[in-house]
Amino acid sequence: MTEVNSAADSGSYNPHKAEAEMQARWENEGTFQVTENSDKPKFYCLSMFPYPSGQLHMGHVRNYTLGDVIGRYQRLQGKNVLQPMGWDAFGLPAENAAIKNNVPPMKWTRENIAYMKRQLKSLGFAYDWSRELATCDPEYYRWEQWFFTRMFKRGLVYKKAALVNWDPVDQTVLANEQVIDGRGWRSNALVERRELAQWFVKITDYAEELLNCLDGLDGWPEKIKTMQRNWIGRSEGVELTFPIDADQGLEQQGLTVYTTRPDTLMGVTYVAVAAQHPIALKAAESDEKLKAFLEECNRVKVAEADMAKMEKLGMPTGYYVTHPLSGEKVQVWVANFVLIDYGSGAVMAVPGHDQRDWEFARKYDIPVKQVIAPAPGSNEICDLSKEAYVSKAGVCVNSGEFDGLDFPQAFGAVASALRAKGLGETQVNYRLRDWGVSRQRYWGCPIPIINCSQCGAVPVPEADLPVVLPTDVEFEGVGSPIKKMPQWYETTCPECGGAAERETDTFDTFMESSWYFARFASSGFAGGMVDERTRYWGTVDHYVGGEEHAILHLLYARFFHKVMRDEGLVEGDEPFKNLLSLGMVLKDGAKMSKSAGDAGDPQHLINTYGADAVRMAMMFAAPPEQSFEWSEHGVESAGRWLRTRLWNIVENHLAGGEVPALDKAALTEGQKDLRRLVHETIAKANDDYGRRLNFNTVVSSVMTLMNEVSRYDDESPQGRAVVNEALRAAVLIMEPITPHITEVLWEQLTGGSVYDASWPEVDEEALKKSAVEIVAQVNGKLRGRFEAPFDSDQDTLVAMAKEDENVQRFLEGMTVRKIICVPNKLINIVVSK
RNA sequence: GCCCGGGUGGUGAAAUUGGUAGACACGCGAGACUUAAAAUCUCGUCACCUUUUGGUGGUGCCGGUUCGACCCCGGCCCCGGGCACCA
Repeated sequence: MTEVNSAADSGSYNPHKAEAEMQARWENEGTFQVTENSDKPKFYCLSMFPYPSGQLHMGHVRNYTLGDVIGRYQRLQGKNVLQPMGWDAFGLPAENAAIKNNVPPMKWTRENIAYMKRQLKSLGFAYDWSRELATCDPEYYRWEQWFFTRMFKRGLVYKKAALVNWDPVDQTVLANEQVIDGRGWRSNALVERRELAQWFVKITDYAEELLNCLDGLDGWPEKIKTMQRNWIGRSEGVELTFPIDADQGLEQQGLTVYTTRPDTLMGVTYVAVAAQHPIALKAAESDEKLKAFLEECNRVKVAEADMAKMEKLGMPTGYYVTHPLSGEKVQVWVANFVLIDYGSGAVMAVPGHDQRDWEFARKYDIPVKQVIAPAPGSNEICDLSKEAYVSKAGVCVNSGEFDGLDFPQAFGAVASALRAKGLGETQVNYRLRDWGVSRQRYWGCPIPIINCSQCGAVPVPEADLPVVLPTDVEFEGVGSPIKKMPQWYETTCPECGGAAERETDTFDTFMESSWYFARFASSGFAGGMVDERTRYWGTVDHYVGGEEHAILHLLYARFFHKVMRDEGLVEGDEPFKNLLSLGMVLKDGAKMSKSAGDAGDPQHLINTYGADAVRMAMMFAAPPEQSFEWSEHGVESAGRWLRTRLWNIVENHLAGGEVPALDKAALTEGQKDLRRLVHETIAKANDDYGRRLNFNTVVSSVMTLMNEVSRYDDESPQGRAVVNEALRAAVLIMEPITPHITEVLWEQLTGGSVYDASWPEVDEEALKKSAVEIVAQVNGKLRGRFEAPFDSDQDTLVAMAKEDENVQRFLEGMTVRKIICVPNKLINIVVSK
């Protein structure tokens, strides 16, 4: 050991030295830069890229360590592994910072990226940094703009009015999180709902496919698929029209509603429209009270949760519609729980058989009419004085020709009756709504549309892309600077050449994160959105990210992928083969967020204990899918374990000199026992890394192995050979979790590089046991344990159990009724008097 | 409110297919080493009863299925995530 300056020399463990040296080596040698020219099978391992909020928090450390562990494990399995990293760089916090500190968003974002990149590097992640991208880079978003114009040409884009949170003081649109208790976060003004023309993308055209493809996603957690299914919300129902008498002076000739319960149609006692519905607005013209009520309805934030939590209120409009089958007059109410953005902005109400309608009807003394009764012989109870009867198991009553029909029969009969009158049709409906992509913000990708008074909305021609967001901007208070920059938005129409204006809204930032995985593969390609390299890397083999993205991001990304497929850009129906959905790292019981500031910055821990200790502590803390409250306690002990239980033991072993070759035939029982544990640990690691993705138990099983090694004091040649095998296995198994220390130790143990190492094979022979411990139960209660030869049969085990004194005590005076035998594990003698 | 998860010692957790509840750690206690401390090592550590190598109870609460339930079923409580403009 003469080269004292190398981390690969023995001596006391210095994590900072080892980590700095290894990281410098990876960078200099381009260890993690991958190409498409490889004989190895490809493996695309992707962790959700971060928003550059300023500094990493523990949620990032967890996410990126888990992804890195998967990637490094696959690399040790002989795969050509791509692990890219980039920045989801557009978004609200940069604007907030700009307003607060007068820093241009681009500058703020770039500085944050630089700092966070250093932090990621200091954690030793095996990223191919040559593929780094930032979504605020025009070379990135130009292809997003290009793709949007492709979607426009495919008819997937349209404009319609939609509600936003309007701050009347700051004269700006607020995000939901900027509305606190109904007031603007800066101005404290009461927020109003306001309608604005917005761009929408027709994700609903793909609703059926987005739903059906979930069945084929075997590598996704069932809970995520369930959430997506419920979100898409396919339902079968009837769309029907309540005609409107012309003598009421309304423009509309009918009110269209959708219902999944056409069997209850004869029980409709009112219909309800949203506060922004034209009928409501018309009625309010001559009714001051109603007008006030509508204004009241507009003082709720545009968020479903707030809608659902508020008290259900309504007012009659004075108008009525005609029941499509009975011809009776039905009153039209305005209700604050009806969504104008969803469906037709109107619902039919059946208070007898819908709980919300029932409560509303009781509150306003609207009649409740029973039209469904429990089926004969059913033990269901229907008491409309207490609650609505919502079961689908009943039969129609008080419904004329439909009386006696059950749900499916009544569904068909009512649909037919409506169809015969031209007033209704069965329809498959989705809860999923089209994706509103317009944002009235500055720090986002400009929407590549030119508004021309002659030609309407015209997509920017491909040759004129990208539409670059100006970055030399001044934030004067709130509001998007580009909306006040005529030099930017004044342009000419690409079609007629006349004066026209650019769209000054920008895209929802989910647009950028919906295709970045494809761009990583085609890194740097200037000739298009993606190239053939994206076909090589293909589907992301493992996608790792927080469970908070279970619905929106993952649904939008799946949608984008399908449209890209239909454009011939990518292959396959789904972008992510396997998904690891991480639980939250909580801070004070809630998720760490941008707004929570620097809570949980890992830097001081890395500085104190080293990256390997931080990574190991994070992996050991909990299985990936579980949320947990972060505590720094484990980091110190992880560092201690690495030093005392890994480094020192390897050093002591190496100090013993040459290690002879292992002779499996010449092992003592003690040597065989340790060797069995070694191979059990390898088998466990394979299962935990490859199948279960539980890395906390990888760590604990290696700890168990090393505890055993430290107790083992067989200095004989074969004893040292078995220990050597144990140490090589432990070091390699730990490599994905603690890559720096293990790379150093592996070189000391073998003289070779850990990147040329092959994963240890499980020796099935070594796993074999001659004897196993059997648990003896009487009536399911533990009464004794004993050693029995491996694979003993039931009779042998019963006989051995009966030799146990304690077992005998519980058998005395009893008659054996039954024997339950779980081979090599348990024998249960069931007795009674 | 709706959808999806979760709840196990003082703490993080383990128990993979219904079969020994608490592995592995943290913390704490005791001991060794030390002039002393730190570091390190060893032992103990779910509760109660007990001379025991024994018994009883115990996985948020209540009930059920089973020879046997942290695990399956029904009802409830609490916590977390999402709810379409935080990302």
